[in-house]
Amino acid sequence: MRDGNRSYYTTPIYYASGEPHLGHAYTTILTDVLARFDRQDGKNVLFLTGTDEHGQKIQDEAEKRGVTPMELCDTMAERFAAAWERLNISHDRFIRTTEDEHKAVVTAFLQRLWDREQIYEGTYSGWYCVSDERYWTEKDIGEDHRCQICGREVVHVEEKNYFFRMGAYQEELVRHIEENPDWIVPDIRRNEILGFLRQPLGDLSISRPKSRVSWGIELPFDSDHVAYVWVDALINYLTASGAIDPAAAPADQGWEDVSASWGPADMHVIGKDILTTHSVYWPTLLMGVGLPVPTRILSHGWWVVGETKMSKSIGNVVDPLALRETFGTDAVRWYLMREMPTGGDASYTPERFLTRYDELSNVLGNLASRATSMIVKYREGVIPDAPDNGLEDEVAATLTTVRESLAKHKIHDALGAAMDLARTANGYVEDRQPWAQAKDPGSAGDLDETLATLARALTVLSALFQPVCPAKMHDLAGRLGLDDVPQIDQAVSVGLTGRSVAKGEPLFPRIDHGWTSEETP
RNA sequence: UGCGGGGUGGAGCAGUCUGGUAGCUCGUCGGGCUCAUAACCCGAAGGUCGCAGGUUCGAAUCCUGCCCCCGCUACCA
Repeated sequence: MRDGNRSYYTTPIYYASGEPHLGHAYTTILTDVLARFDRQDGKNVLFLTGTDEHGQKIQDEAEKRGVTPMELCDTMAERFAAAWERLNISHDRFIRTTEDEHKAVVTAFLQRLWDREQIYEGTYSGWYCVSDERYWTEKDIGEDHRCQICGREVVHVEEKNYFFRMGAYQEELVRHIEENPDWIVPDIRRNEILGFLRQPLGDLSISRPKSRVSWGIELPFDSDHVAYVWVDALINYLTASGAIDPAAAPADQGWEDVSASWGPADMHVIGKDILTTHSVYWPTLLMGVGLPVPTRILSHGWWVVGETKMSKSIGNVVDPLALRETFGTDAVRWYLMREMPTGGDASYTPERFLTRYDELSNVLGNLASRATSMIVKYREGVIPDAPDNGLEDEVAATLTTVRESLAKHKIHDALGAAMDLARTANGYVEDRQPWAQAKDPGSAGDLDETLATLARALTVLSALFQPVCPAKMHDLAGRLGLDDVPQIDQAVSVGLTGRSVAKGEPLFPRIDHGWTSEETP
């Protein structure tokens, strides 16, 4: 069976027809934070992201730009990779669906479905716009049956398609969801899927005729058709897991036992818009080929932007990602993770961003400043040899709360608990009054305790904040004389006595952002 | 229509399962400190917990009805 010390995280692969935006960034940062927390816990992690590069929209967009589909995909894959570089994403693999390896796995997957008689030939019927050469759903065209692009009337047409017997797995899927309450997180999304599955589940069209869409992976059993992009895209998780060797003979490709690979994924992080594809299409497809389903699906919400409020006072600050240039990547990561309740929606406003940034600078950053400054000033920059005294219970309680919150996939709560420890530590400084202890020679031992306790608290904080603010916490650990941020369970015990402390510039400096609060509604 | 989530001091949220002094952050007001990034700490004001009934000694929390907001109701990447 799978090694319990391994975690395989995925983001969706992003469709290469458009530029990376906040939605992509949030999903990717969230996954990054989860992956980094696991690494902080000593787990061996595979973190996958990438781009989805087939389908009609890519074909259309490439044509519009006057480039080949592959040229467009190369450009966009580069854009996404660069965006993740800027946001300090720690993915281990960036997959592209145009890779030969992936195409081979998709082909093998489809062949296996076909061999297992999970696919049949049928007729797809829908509303088609002849002018724009594309299909529309009933929902899209409304009651007057008009194309969303050109406004012309659409026609009802039928074409040959291959279908996957998805409906056959409805019962098994429902049972799986009911028996595994944490399979889809949060509950609201689980309920939606269960509600959805109360209706009869139909079969899934998995092909498109080449005559209409040529940019795709050819079906192994009919060269006139390519795989429907979602089927193509979802299989990326399997490709990257390394479970399937498409070059081997069908019996030896690895379908019977994936335990030696990364498969199945421990966590698919997705937006709520692609819940159905990941919790219905994907698991039933896996059932269709006889592979185990993923362990968990975490569906998050959307950032709502109150544009009318913002444009008045702050002009161009409509995208939190743009704040990275002023406040730094770690600050933006913190804001996005702390502000949005994991799984829910949240509203972005510059005011809220500033409030969250103030937490970083005033509570955590300032704690680091005052503690390191005092160790430098009172003890010549050496962490004194003294027992912790006064924050052990709070540290222990914080670690417990953080772990419980993470187990419930409430990242915002875990981070809130970590920040609360910094608040408590600031209160501890007031209680101990180290500046008074420093003036009284008889209190030297007490001062040693105070400073040692603060050094310990900062060490723990560096470990807790590391997944969200990796660069700044690496910096902080260095100021405490550590080579790197310790793992969470080692932060409470790693030896600190005698380490050389440096004060350094403020970790999260106050920034003249030029926003006039008077104008801010 | 059906299913699901939500309505708590100025703002954003927790608490509702397992009834019993309504909690946190920000904001406001007052005070303190000086190690620190004009940061930090303490205190105060401010809520009839959407509305109306009901159960109970007692309800934000349980039950009934109603009002308002939001999501899902598939092949759209």
